Amino acid sequence: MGNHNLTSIEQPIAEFKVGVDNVIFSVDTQQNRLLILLVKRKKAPFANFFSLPGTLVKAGESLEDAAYRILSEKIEVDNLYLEQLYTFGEPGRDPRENQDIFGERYLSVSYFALVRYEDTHLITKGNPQAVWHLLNDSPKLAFDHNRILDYGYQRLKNKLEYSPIAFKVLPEVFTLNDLYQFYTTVLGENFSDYSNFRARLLKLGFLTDTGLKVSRGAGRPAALYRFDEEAFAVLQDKPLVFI
Amino acid sequence: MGNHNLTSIEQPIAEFKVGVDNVIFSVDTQQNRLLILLVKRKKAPFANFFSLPGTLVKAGESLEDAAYRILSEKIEVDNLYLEQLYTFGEPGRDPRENQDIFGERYLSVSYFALVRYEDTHLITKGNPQAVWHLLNDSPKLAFDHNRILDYGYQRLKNKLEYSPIAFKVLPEVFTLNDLYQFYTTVLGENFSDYSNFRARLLKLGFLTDTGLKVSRGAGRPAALYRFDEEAFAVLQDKPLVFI
DNA sequence: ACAAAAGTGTTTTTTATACACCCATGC
DNA sequence: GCATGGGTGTATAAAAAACACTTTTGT
Repeated sequence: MGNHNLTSIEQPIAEFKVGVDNVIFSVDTQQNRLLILLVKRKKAPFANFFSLPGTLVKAGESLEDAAYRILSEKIEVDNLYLEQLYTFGEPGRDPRENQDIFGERYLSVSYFALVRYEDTHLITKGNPQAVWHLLNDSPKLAFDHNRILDYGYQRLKNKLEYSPIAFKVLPEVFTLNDLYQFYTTVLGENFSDYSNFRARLLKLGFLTDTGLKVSRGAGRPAALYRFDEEAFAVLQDKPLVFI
Repeated sequence: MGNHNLTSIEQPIAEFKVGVDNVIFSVDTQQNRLLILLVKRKKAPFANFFSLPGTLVKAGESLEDAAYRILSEKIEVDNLYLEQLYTFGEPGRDPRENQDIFGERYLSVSYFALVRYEDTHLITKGNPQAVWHLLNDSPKLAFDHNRILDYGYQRLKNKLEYSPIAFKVLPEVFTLNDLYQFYTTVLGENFSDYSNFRARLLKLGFLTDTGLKVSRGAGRPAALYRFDEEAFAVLQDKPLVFI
């Protein structure tokens, strides 16, 4: 009765509802804050707890479609990166499952997303409403969502090191310092020296100087760079390190 | 009607059966063959096609439990590595889904496994029976299983480069040449020079010389090494490269 | 003039790559 | 004694890491 190891042949096939839960990050480059999108639950279970934005998958809808649907219900955004994260499905992970052994199961396919902060508008109508929350100060979440969030943060850090997702989310043109601040905000202060970071990135050859400059208060104006898709495509397969 | 983009709010929540499909690799170190475990389907859909060994998740059973259950129904093995791979769930991926829009859906949570070849016995009773197949010569599989297999092979290659899964599957003691052959079989001939591979691995410091030697035909006897869990644990977090 | 921000260069250490060569055994 | 598989060493190139220094702006 509810025994996880009871897998004898006589057990019936389980019936599942499939939820998609999104771990949506953004980097506030103005204030160097790493943010996570959360919603406050109105209903039981876990009423008044924060949770990851999620939804149940509808008939005719793919998992990825469902992930994009949640996203578009909570925020408006043009620039983002999204990929599947992990699937959580042990019996008992959702209290809505019947105690009855024939009861339905709730499975969560989680998705990882990174969105451009400046570009994102929270949708205020609709319920529950989503809010940005500091990752460093994230609360106890509903269900097993803290575990999913941790998993997502690991993925974010890994992705940043060997794939160009930052450029999906930075403005069209950016300074090398913008890029460095972005990395620092996600990976922590001492992930790399600025000078070495800069040299490494420029040597890779897919950042092109636009010739434009931008001045931000005192100090020398910074050169604006652009991510060159074509130059990057050539390197696509080689193991890249952005560290 | 079966439109993937039909995600309007009126659609009902889909009902899912959840399948677990395993991509099970082994390396035949005697003959340097990379093998994949397949079963021949007896029933429609895809009768007489090979497929990955899979099962539907039962009531009270976790996804991982289901993955281990398939494994144990097809093979007996003591030494293995297993982890979740990816979840495939677009509508229409399984022909058993009703055309009816209210029909049930079939979702596949795939698992990746690496097992010790010499240690593995195929279970001959039971139906359908599993057989080892050369990865390089794998047939057209049922469902979307070729896609899952490709995904699994990518994972295998990546894992080998930065995590010590090979040692889960090699014998307790092994020669550095055994290890090198293992890597070569999976990654291809020219992944690295033997001498450099050897030097790199030994420098990492988690391979301890047992003092034992083994002689294989002509030539100098080879030193037998052992994987030292404790010495490895220290390096756990640092980015490792076994290339 | 000087602080602030951007950008360049140099030095040292470590790692990768490509080899050449020596060692121990069976036949 | 020589082929065979095992093992060591070296020389060069490339990359990582630390840090000093110059340039260009605003005030």
